[in-house]
Amino acid sequence: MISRERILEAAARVYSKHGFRGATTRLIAAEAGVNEVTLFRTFGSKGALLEAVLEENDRGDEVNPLPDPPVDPQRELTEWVETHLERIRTLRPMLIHAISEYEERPEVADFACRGRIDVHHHITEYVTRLHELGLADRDADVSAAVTMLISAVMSDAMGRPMAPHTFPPPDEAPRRYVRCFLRAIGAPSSR
Amino acid sequence: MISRERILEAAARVYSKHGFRGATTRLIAAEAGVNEVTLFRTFGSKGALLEAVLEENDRGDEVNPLPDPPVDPQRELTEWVETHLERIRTLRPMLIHAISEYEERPEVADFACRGRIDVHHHITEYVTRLHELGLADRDADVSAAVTMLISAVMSDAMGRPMAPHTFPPPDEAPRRYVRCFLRAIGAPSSR
DNA sequence: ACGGCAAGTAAGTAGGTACTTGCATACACA
DNA sequence: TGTGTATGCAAGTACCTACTTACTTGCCGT
Repeated sequence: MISRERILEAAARVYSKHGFRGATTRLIAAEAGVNEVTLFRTFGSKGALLEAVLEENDRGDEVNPLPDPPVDPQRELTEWVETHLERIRTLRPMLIHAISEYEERPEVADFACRGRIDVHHHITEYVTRLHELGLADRDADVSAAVTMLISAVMSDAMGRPMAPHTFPPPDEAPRRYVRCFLRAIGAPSSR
Repeated sequence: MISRERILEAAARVYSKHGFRGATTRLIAAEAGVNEVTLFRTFGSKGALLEAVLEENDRGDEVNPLPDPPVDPQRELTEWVETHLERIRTLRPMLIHAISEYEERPEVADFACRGRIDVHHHITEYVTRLHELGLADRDADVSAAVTMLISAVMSDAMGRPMAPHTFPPPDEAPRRYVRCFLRAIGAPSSR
């Protein structure tokens, strides 16, 4: 039953590179070092295999959550942005194909959306608490600001490989996004 | 020679829905109401046809540029964001496929990148002038803020269909993104 | 009335696709 | 020693793919 894992890993790699149509069962089997027939015996069909792959990668490992009482927003948010940038950067190829196949294979919708939605909820709660604690301007548009921060993370993770110089250097980006964000909501920037 | 145009339009539609692999010559010919052979006689190959399609849609119609001496940043930027949101929203399906096929068909790189790069230059110039005119904070991180504003536009245009409630209502979004942006760079908000 | 040219039609080529079937092999446990 | 269970192998099915060839049709200008 070790084949199952090898096939799943290989399928993830091949799907990430070539998308659903391009991820032929031959390619996946070869990449896994396994006979093509084994693939069908184990998963039944190519579609079922790809569903299994996405499910496998969909576990929202909610490591590194934002702390419940915000203490040092600049530091906490920066760390959080760093973590999620890295995470999305890893998922990027799979995400891109899932999105581009959204219309043809709506069953991948969950995988393509859940990340963004969860993240939005999580960070909105954090900032709402900031707001309640008086650590942000009364009339700040926190909702739009949150959207913009998440957009920056998504856009950076997805678009940097294609247009690198439209983003700040990778090591500075998280801190600078967060600083802009905190200024936008009128929070006192720690530095 | 009217077939050429019909094929180009049909190919754009089919490619937008199904991507390169899914856009079969049969489908395109049928959608164009044209014989498949005509397609090959006119464009030579499927690859050449798709290149023609992207080239056709790549014309950076630089309508509605930002004014050279900024007058009313909130209004001017909002209008600009509205325009480009609409534009990217239209290109969205084609863009998504072009991006997802970036590795397999690097010849579409231009189409996938140029928009973002041009826009970044254009808006950076505008904001730089704002900055020079003393209409923004001295120590504001204009570069990161610009990246975030563009990211918001891209993210909204590309992601809203998938996770609508993580964005402000469509009619308010441009104004609110711009307000956040102006606060981030410390510009006096007109309203 | 005729020549040229865009387009349609029918058929075929060579290859790839997901998926199946039947049989051989090897190891695991009882 | 025997029996299941996972896997490999070879071949085959039915269908789709891009692309070609050879021939026909219909229209347009001279």
